[in-house]
Amino acid sequence: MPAQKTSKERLIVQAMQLFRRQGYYNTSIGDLSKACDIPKSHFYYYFPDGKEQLMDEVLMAVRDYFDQRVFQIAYKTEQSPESKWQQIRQKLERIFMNQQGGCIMGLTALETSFVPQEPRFVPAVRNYFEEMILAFAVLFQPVSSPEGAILLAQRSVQDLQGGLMLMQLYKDPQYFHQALNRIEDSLQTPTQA
Amino acid sequence: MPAQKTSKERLIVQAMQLFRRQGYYNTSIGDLSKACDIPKSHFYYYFPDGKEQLMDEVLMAVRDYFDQRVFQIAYKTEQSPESKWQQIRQKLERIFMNQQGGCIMGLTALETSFVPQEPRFVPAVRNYFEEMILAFAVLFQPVSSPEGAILLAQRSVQDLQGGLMLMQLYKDPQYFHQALNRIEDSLQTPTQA
DNA sequence: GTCTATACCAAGATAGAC
DNA sequence: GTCTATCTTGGTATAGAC
Repeated sequence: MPAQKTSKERLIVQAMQLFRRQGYYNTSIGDLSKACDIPKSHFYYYFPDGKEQLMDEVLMAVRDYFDQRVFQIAYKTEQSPESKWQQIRQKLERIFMNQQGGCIMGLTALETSFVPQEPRFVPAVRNYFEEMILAFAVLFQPVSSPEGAILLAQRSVQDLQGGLMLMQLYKDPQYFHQALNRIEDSLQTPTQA
Repeated sequence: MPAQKTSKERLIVQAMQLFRRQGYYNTSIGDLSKACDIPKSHFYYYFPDGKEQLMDEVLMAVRDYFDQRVFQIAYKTEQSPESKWQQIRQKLERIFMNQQGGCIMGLTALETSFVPQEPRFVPAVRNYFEEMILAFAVLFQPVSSPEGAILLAQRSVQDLQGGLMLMQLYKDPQYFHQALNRIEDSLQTPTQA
């Protein structure tokens, strides 16, 4: 294994943590290279196109992780919706409780989706939320109409994202857990609409 | 009226818009002074303590506005909960639909609540969300127990904040409006818990 | 191919002019 | 009291050393 691969990986992992805690604009290449103990000029060896390329790769990595390790669970046809939800719930709890900061996708959405010059990161972030909504909608299929399932999924994602925001602000996981509990309740409640 | 008062006011209003669209860290004093057509060094005449003082005053202004013009409505004892909700709903729609960007409090929560050095802005942002939750809880009193009302209010705020996030990301107000609709529904549905 | 000294620029802030 | 020329720092990025 060449040294490059591992070091670039390390930069991406560290950058992910920094961006999640401090945001994209408030994290400098200096912060990152300090965290990785390399001179900051060396950063451009791995990322010739600079900070934006780094963020691209970070967002791709996060999106791919969630797609493959979390959202994919919703599509396992041989399992019951309840079991699939429990697995997804556990994944979400492990991810968001065992880390510092909040949701990098939520923060990036707010930080960058309205910058005049170039909303370069918007597609990856949109994709993340679309996949999350679709995965939740699959779980809601048994208790709702197809359109109702989408609405329930959207509500779930909004509740969850708001919960992550308040969890971070108050350093109190109750908001996040309550959102998870409410989603679990909705999964067991047939909808009229 | 001295020139100072009006110009400082103008700086705060402009800064509020810039922070809401681009975030705190991605908005420079240069951006602001360009928007206000003053040399950036003159900014420090109005705000000797720099950008942080500016943000302090922006957040205070936003919080005070919401307290006095929006949340206060919930405490007008002579009016019905339905009428109070309709007034609050209209206010929220006017505020968040007639502006560019999302919710400055939500963005500031995510951007700054985890910075290592100094979470200076956290108290004002927490205060904003506390007042919002309390105001909503008052509206839920008639259909729920006191503790249930708080939970419903927290859920409403989370749904709303998530909706504002997705509205900004997808440039589509449906997420925001659906959250408002769901809150309206909950206000008319007695709770068991 | 791997790494770093250095350049350049933009940001925040000050000292001091009017 | 009002305003601006200027300094300093720290950020991104490159040219070029090993």
